[in-house]
Amino acid sequence: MGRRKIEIKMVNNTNTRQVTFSKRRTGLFKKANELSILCGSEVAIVVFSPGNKPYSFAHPTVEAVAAKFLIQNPRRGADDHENNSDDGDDDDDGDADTTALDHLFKEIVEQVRVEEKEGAAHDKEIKEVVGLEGKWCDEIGELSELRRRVRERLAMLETVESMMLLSEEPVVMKNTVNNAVPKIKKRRTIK
Amino acid sequence: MGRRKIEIKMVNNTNTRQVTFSKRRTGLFKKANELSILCGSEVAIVVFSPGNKPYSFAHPTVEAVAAKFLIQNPRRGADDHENNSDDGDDDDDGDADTTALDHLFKEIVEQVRVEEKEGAAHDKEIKEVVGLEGKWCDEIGELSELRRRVRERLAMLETVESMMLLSEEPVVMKNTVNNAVPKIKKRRTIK
DNA sequence: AACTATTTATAAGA
DNA sequence: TTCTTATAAATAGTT
Repeated sequence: MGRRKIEIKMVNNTNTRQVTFSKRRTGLFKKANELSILCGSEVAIVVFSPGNKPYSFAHPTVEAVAAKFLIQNPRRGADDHENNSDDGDDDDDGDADTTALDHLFKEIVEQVRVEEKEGAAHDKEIKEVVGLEGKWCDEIGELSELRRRVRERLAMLETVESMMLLSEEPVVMKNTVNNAVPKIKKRRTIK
Repeated sequence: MGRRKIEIKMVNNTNTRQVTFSKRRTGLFKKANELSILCGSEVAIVVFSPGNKPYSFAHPTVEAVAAKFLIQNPRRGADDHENNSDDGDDDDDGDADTTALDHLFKEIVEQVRVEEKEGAAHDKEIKEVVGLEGKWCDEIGELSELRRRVRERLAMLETVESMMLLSEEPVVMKNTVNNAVPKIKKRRTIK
């Protein structure tokens, strides 16, 4: 759709690639907006730029649409889902008992690990270059704080997941907040 | 882009709306695929049809992209994120200390409640119409089973979230599975 | 499911 | 970057 027809393959030139991304992201979000209005549909798009910055479009919100999607998908991959034109590289775990929510947790844990590594290295780099001036230090502090909180939360979620997997009988819990701790019915050693 | 220019507003005719959805979803996913190839970008799209069926496109997977997005967003709404053309109706909780992950949990809990209600009613309806023949009963059983599992898991997550919120000091946990239960430092009454 | 008259998106250039 | 415009691509209404 331009002066010339282009092949659909990775754009080599870095600058051209960024420009293409920018134009096409705008176009994609516009189409998504039109679809949601014309058809009254819920939509969520998340996309990372070549420079790895996140962009999103959603109606009503990314989290609401994601939640609805995640709890409706018993297992992804394997089965013949007539819908779901998912292009996913089918990260198949063999286990048929995996839900989309399980998968999300795995990916979050994985992603936190990746960013832990990159983040730690990056902080160090910045500190070496910048020294100890106020503003920068605050920003670095905030980043580290965020990572720390995410890591803590994920440690808890991993534990919960493990407890769920380890218990043979369903774990019954009250939905109220105070009397907190779930019981584990059986415990197995981890392979 | 057709025989006539159309206004961007809800399509009235139900059948036309479904056809429009089908055509435009195809177009949207094609665009997303091209973007991901041309720019090497990670993309995830989830969309619900007028009949509320979920469709998705992603590279590499919805879960991987969602995970990456969720852990990078400290709080959504309020702040000036130059990126993020999010159209979200800004479900703002006032509290500045909400992460995208927190928000997702809330939405999951909310969504499970909605589907509990709808699902229970739907099951009953089907049972009344169909009676007790084998195949149908199995399917109903599976649906209920899924809802039950999701509900249980969410009860646990709510509890964990509550514990996190209630503890003033960061909750420190080992990342190992066995010695499970986190301590709560201080407890407040829920408003 | 196909067909096309049109509208819309966009690649290259300024 | 933002705008312009020639051209490719998507699609609304029709069959």
